[in-house]
Amino acid sequence: MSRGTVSRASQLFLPTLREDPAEAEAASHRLLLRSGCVRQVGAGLYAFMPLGWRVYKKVEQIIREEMDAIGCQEMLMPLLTPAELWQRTGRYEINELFKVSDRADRPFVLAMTHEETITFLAREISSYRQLPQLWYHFGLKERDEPRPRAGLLRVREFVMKDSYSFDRDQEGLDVSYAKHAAAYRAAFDRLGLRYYEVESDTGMMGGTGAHEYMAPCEAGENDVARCEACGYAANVEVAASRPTAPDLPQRRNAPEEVETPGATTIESLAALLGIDPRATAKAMPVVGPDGQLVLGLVRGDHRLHELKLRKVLGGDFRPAHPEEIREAFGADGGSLGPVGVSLPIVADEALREGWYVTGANRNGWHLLGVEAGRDFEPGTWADIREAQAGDGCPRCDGTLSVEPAIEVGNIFKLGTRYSEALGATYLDEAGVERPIVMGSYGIGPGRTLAAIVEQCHDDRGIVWPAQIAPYDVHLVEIGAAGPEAAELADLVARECAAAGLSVLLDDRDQRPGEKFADADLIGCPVRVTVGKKALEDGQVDVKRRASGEEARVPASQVAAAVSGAA
RNA sequence: CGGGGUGUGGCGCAGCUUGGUAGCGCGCACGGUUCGGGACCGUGAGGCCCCCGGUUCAAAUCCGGGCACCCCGACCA
Repeated sequence: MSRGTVSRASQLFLPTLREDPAEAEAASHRLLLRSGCVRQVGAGLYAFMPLGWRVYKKVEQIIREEMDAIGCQEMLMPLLTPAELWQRTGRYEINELFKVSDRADRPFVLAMTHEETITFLAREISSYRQLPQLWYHFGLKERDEPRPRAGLLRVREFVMKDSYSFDRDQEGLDVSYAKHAAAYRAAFDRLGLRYYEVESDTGMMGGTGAHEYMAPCEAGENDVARCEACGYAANVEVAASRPTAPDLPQRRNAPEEVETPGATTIESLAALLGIDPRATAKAMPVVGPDGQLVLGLVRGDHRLHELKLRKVLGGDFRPAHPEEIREAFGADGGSLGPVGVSLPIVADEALREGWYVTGANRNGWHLLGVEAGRDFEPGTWADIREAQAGDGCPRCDGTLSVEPAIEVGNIFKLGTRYSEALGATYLDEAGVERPIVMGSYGIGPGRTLAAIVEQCHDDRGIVWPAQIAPYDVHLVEIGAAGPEAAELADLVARECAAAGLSVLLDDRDQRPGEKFADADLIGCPVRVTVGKKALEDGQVDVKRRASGEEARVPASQVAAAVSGAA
């Protein structure tokens, strides 16, 4: 059993705030500031104050234990790294990278992640006999974020637990990847976090697989599509879905022009014609990576998903300018359609079947009954729409819901990109030199901590899961009850400590109301009150923060009552 | 990077339109009365009014230029 402790609030720095700081909107931001857990130093730069640091260390330790459990070896890498490593992997050009130089003007990089460094170190691996290897560290990361926000949820400097796997082949990587997935689930479960393991985008890093761990919360920055029935979950960036069936009008033998004055939005169009918005298609001209104009086509009620279209086009695109549109279509945005245009068309799968109202490429006019294949021919069919709530699950008969979530971890099959760039190779049994196959895996402990606050709070404060609470017991001593009450509180505190509990003894010279308010704010799982009543009958009040459940317990049995129920 | 907002004692804010000795609540210090859900009385400390420049007899207030922070969007290995 761990050694218990008694901390006297009168001697601690607990800068709780009575009012909400003006700059804080997100629940976790507000409560972490008010409870005195963190303070802001600059935009996206936070200090953990003593109370918050206690929690942080527990979060870190749980993650550490789960990494150790899969045989991952802890180490520590420097934050400051030579620019050359980044130049070699081609990541020196990333905008978010902090670049600095030393007194001799030699260029350095403040690491935003540690692939370069660890791969540099992995060059010491020389034989297949040394594989696989799993290494990790808790290391600072620096990112020149264009927009830090919501307290700890998006910051410019933070500690990340990042681990890296080194394997001889894809099969080995799959094993290392699965181990990490298991460790992450175990860690997040132990932390008391609600999360979804979702399929995610492999981005421009060209990996062969990736999952994100998403904690649902209001302040989340990502949207996760989920199916309650089968458990399917994916970032909307990659989520597949079955579109709802549109209410189509009578089929026509050929498109028919209809005058639609002023109807330049799907809403106004559907209202004017008295039709289902899902029976329309909207055309979005964009300029692709090669400078060519391309027409993106999605159903009227759908949203074009930029990332999906970017993948189809093979690079960045931008919406076409009004002049470009006018020149190519002879009409303006809001009246565009696929019929008769000579541009490449990328159409969303949802439009394969059926007939739709589209723009007529003539201001103030639309076409009824336009069918793909008959009236126009898309060069590419693809899923380019954003999955939306109410769509069908791609895996079962269920329905998708979409909710905001914050990414607290990810696992990523890197492949050989870094090992090839930096020359991390091994010799196989046949003496053939091969690049090490890598995976990278990250968890943000600080962001995870904030996500837990997002999920675990009420209108009075934080409700920490017991395993990461700053203290096991918040012992409130009612000062006005006199020296005997103080003595009794002290005794209870020592007995709890002897039983291995950490105790925050609020012996400050303050009124009971303030102490109770602070206890609610700080959110330890159990609050024990010792006052006049306790002197009368020897029983103290034990209150659970989460349930609000209250009981009177003999002073000598507090430790048992607390640890028993914990 | 685009749009919006805010900078006034430690915190939350008023004052700015219409220029004239810088205010309120909380907190803080001291004294007293209080004390099981953020008490009260008295006394007191604490402010380059974000910065630089301009206008003016006079600028927290008007004008110009910066900077910082927050929110929405873009971006996000």
